[in-house]
Amino acid sequence: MAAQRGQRGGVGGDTPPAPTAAEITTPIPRVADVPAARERARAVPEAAVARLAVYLRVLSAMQEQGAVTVSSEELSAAAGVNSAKLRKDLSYIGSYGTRGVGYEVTVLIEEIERILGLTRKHSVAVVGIGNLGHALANYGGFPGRGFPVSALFDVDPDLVGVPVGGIAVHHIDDIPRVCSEREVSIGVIATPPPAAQTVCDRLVEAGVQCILNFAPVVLQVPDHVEVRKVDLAVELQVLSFHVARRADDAAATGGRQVNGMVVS
Amino acid sequence: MAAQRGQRGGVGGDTPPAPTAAEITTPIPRVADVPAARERARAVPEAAVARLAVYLRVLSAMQEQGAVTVSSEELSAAAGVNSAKLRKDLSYIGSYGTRGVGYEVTVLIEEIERILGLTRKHSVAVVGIGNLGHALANYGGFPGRGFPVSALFDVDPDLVGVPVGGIAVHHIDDIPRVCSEREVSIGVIATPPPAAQTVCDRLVEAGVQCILNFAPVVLQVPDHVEVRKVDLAVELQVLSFHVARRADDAAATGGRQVNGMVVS
DNA sequence: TAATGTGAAGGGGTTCACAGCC
DNA sequence: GGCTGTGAACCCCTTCACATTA
Repeated sequence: MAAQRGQRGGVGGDTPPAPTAAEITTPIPRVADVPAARERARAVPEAAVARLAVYLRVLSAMQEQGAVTVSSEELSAAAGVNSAKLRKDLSYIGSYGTRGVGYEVTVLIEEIERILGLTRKHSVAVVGIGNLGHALANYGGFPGRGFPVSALFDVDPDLVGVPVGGIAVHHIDDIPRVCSEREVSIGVIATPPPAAQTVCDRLVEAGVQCILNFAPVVLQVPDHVEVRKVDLAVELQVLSFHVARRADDAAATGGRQVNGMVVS
Repeated sequence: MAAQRGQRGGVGGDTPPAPTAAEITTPIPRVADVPAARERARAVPEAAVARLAVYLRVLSAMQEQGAVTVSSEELSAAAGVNSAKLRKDLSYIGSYGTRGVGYEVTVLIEEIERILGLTRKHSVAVVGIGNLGHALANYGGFPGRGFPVSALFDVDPDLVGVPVGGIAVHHIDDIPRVCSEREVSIGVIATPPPAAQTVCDRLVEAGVQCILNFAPVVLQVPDHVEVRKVDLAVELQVLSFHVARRADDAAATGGRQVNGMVVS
C-alpha cells in the first residue's frame, strides 16, 4: 500500500502531485501498430494534462459559436494562461497548428479528446448519497458527457433501492459485484470521513483504478490506483491564508480595509 | 482585469498555480510590533500552504486521540507525504520541534492555525442554490469550523426568502448590500456556467477578495482578488487520461485488463 | 508577414543527506 | 542515539526568444 501522491487537492488550487515518471516501467512494445501519438502521451506533464481539459472546454464553446480557427493568443486568453504555455502544452500532443494562421478548432478538439481518452466512455460510481452525493448523482451523466454515472452506493438501508437521479442506490457491500458488472472505471467517494478508507478498499477490490475523493481523508491505495482529491476545507484554508497575508501587509503598510480585508 | 492564475482546479489533483511572489509589492513596515512569524508567512510556498491545512487536520485527529508529541515520520506518514517534505514545510513557519524528540501537537496546531489565519472567522457566501449549492449550504458552518456560511444567493424568485440550512436565500441583486453588511470574506460560486462571471463581478464589487469557483468557467478578476477553482470535469478528464495511458501501456506490453482497465 | 514550435534559460518545489542539537 | 532543521542538488515546469514555416 502506498499513500496517494500529491494532493491536487486541489480542488483547484491545491498543489498537485506529479506522479513520478520513474514509477512507470519501461514499455516493451509487443503489439504492432501502437500509434506514435500514444507513445508521446506518456510524456505529457501532469500539469499540462489538467490544462488540456480546460482548453478542450474553451474550444467546444468556440466551436458552438462557429469558430473554425484560433490562434494561440486567442485560445490562451480565453483559457487564462499565457500563449507560450499554451503552445508548449499543445506541442506535447503533436503539431496540429499552421504557422501564420493558427489551429483548426475541430482538429484540436479531436486530438485533445484522444489524448485524454475521451473517445471511450468511463462509467462512474458514486459512493455516499448524502447532500454532496445527491448533487453529484444529479449532474446526470457528469460534466461534458463521456462520464455516465452508472452506480450509486450507500450504507443506509433506508436509501438502498431508492432511485436518485434515475439510478437505484445499492448497499456498499455490493460494490465489488455491481462495479464489475457495470465496468466502473472511476469511483467517486462522497462519504463521511470515517467510511472513506473502507469504501476505497472495496472499490479497489472491485477493480476500480481511479478514485475521486471528496472525503477529507488521506487514502491509502496500491500503487496502480490513481487518486485525486477535492478538499473543501483545504481550499477554504488556503484562501484564509491569503486573507491573512493581505491583512498583515495592510498592518505593515497602513492600507484601508473592507469587509475585514485589505483593499489595494 | 487579470485572468485567475493557475487552476488548483484542481479539485485536488489539478495542478496548481503559484501566485507569483513577484506580484506582491515590497512591504514597508510602518506599524510597530508586526510579529516576525507574520513576516515569514509571506515566504511560505503556495504548495506548502495547502499541505499545512492537511497536517492541521491530521494533527487535530491525533490530538483527539490523546497524542502529545509526534515525530516528522509519524505525521508525514499520516498525511501521505515524505518526512523531509513535512519538515521543510514546517520550517517555513518556524522552528517548533525538539531535536531527538519531535513536535508538540498543541504547539504545531496553534502555529499552523495562526499562519493560515484561522484565529479569525471568515464569513462565507454561497451563490447558486442548486444541487451543489444546497449541499454546500448544508455543510452548515463549513468544514473544520471558522467558516460560517452567512449568506445565500440565487436568481430564482421562488427560492428567495426560502431558508436553506437555516439561512434565508437572497436575490443576487442584493449581493453587494448583504455581503457588506455581513462582512463576507469568501464567496463560493456554484451557479451554472453562464451566470458565473456576472456573479463574480458582483462579489468583487461587494468587496469580496477570495472566491472559490465551482463553475466550469475561467473567471476574469482584478489582480487583488484570489480565485481557487474546483473543476469536476477537469478532475474526471485527468483520471480518464490515466486510464488511457494504462490501456496504452497494456496494449504495448500485453497486460491483462479488468473493467476495461489494465491490471498490474 | 504572421503565428507556430521549441531549445535554452530561469524559477519553484522536492528530495537528499548531513550538520546541529536534545 | 535520535530526530529536527536546512543547504545544496535535482527535477519539473514555466517563460523567453527566436528560428521556422505557411
